[in-house]
Amino acid sequence: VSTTQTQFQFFWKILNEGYLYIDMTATLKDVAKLVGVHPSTVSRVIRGKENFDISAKTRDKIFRMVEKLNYQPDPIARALRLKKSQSIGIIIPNINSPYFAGIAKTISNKCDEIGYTLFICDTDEDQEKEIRAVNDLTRRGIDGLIIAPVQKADLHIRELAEKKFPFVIIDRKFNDFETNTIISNDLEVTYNTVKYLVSLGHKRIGFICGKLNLYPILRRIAGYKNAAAEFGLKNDDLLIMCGELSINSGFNSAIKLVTKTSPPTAIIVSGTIITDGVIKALIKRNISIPDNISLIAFTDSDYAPYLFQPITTITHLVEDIGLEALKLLMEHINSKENLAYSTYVLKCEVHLRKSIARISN
Amino acid sequence: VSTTQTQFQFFWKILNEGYLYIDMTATLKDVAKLVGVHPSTVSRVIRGKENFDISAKTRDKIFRMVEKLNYQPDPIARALRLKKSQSIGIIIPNINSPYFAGIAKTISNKCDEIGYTLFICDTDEDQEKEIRAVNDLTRRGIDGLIIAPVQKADLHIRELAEKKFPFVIIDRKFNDFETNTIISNDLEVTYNTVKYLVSLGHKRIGFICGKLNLYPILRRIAGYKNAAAEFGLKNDDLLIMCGELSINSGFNSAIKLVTKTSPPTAIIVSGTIITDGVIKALIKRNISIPDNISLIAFTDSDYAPYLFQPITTITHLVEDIGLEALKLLMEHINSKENLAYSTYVLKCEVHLRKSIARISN
DNA sequence: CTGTTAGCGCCTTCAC
DNA sequence: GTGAAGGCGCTAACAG
Repeated sequence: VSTTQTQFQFFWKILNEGYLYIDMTATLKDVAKLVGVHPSTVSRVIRGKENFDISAKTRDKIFRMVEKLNYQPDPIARALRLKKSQSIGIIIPNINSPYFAGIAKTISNKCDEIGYTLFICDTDEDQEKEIRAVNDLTRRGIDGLIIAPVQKADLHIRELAEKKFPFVIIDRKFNDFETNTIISNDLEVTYNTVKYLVSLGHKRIGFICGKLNLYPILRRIAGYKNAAAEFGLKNDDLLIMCGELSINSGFNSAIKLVTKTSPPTAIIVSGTIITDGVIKALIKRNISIPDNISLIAFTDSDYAPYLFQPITTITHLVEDIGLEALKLLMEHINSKENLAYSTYVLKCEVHLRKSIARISN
Repeated sequence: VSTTQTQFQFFWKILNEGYLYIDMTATLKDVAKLVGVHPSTVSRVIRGKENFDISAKTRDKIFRMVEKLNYQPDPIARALRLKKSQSIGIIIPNINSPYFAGIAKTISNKCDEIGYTLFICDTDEDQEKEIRAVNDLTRRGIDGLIIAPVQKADLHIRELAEKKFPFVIIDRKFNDFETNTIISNDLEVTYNTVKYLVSLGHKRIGFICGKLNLYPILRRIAGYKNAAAEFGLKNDDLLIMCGELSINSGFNSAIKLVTKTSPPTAIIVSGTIITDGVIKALIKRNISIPDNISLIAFTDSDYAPYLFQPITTITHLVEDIGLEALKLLMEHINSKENLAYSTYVLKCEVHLRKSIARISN
């Protein structure tokens, strides 16, 4: 007596008794036997394509039995057969960041709407974990992938491209090969920020960030440097402080900056956690915002207005990024031909608050 | 010519030419044919159990070929066969909360260490999504589940228990059936907080929270009410404000409280986002902390010290919660017998900052 | 219109 | 020590 037969007999018994044990998972075979048709017929009815031409009578019988047994197709068996799973993955470097969490949440909600399962993976800014996650998810049969990659390696991404696996890159643009890409205008917005600060009279402008493993940060620094060069700011390199992704790192960077013999009159901070550290340092040193120093921060967190001094922030269109990424991914998943890759550049938003002052020379 | 044969021939060709196309995924069959053994032999070697007794010679040949072809067992086929997948899921109501994100991150890192894949699902505090997520994940063959459930329904959880599926509940204790459970001492810590405020002379203490769909919040309210009853606080019910999980909701709740004819002299706030809203309201009304009102907040975010007034906070042992949950889950996944369920109660931490003042009567 | 057959890639008896 | 056979649950060609 095989397992399946036992299972079937169990169903049979309970059906005769009028009970229905909905938790026991029925298979195609079970449904087929109880209805008295071949499993493939049930399969056809389940999939419900028009051109299968099943008679209304048997179709109805099958549907009723499907409902009775609470039959649901086994996604694993289906994935093994079809190499399709109605699921996608997103790999982000830090689930604790409101930016990445917001993107993941947006995509998660939309996936739920369209009947896809989303698997979220956090790589903790670790390149090795990212590679493992890509490998693991693809081997587990996801249909597509959204990745916000960390900086160093790109071989695993390149492989995805070579295999024509559908994927979308968030927050990073590769130079030497094409991908679907969603980025923000970090360079431009940073450039404009410096320009704005210069227009207020600032000549020494600091820049504090975490690790250099994320593309947007490099772009911000590029924007900063472009502006510095154009507007003749001196010592710009010495005013750029990079460290780790931690409060302490932000704290230390800020302390170093403000204890210089010629400290900056304004600081641009990159990242939520770093901002916490910078503010901690300013409080500690009794440096008031914006009287003693102007501050503007890249952060997508909600609390910036309620800090001990409301901070002017640069934020991302988090929801749009998520939606665009998913839309693009779905187009590539659903297209048979080799769809051309696309790149979207979304704008950052600046929220002016009273953390920036004019400098009187 | 079947697909598999073609694939094999391709390998054969490239191997003869000395090339190795590592991206093409090899199967057991491929390895077997190239080595000249039966697939089942390869399978045995791969799984590497002692009692298989494969000769060292063939084992070595197989290992070499496995490496050469970069063979990795297909997790989907394996899952179909074994009903085991070396993966687990975590379902959380809000990935945007530092509390849940922190738990997920801790578990994610640990899973990576022990060779399990973690799938994170965000339900957006939506009961229906939670049910779908539970169903979806289990059907996709995860070996175990960690859930921080929202409040209303519990049938889907009960089903897991009845099926003896390994799972751990975070942040909720069911009354009428047993589960593995990790909770914090929210009731006690809230009780003690009120007691502390009373000891400082406070007699009207407000409580502001988001939705009532999370167990810890109900426990906090219970602790609040216990203390209110014990210490003879009046009108406690009228000082409890619940709403939505949004800044606006916190804002409105706070405005309502402080514009009462007898406003509270202290407020306990539950949740990060709600706290943002409350502080926004206090700023708007020019109510200073702690001179005009004392504030203490449940939040696991990092920024509380840097708010316009540093806030006394109650935080969770986020890392411990994650690690305990995973450890417990793994014990249940790996045990053959019916392991007894466990419940762990972890303590909250109170971080005193200058947001609380003594009341002079 | 529906049944039969043949796998997807793997593991697990049962043989020899 | 290893091979052969069967099947996890499903779908896709091919019949009829």
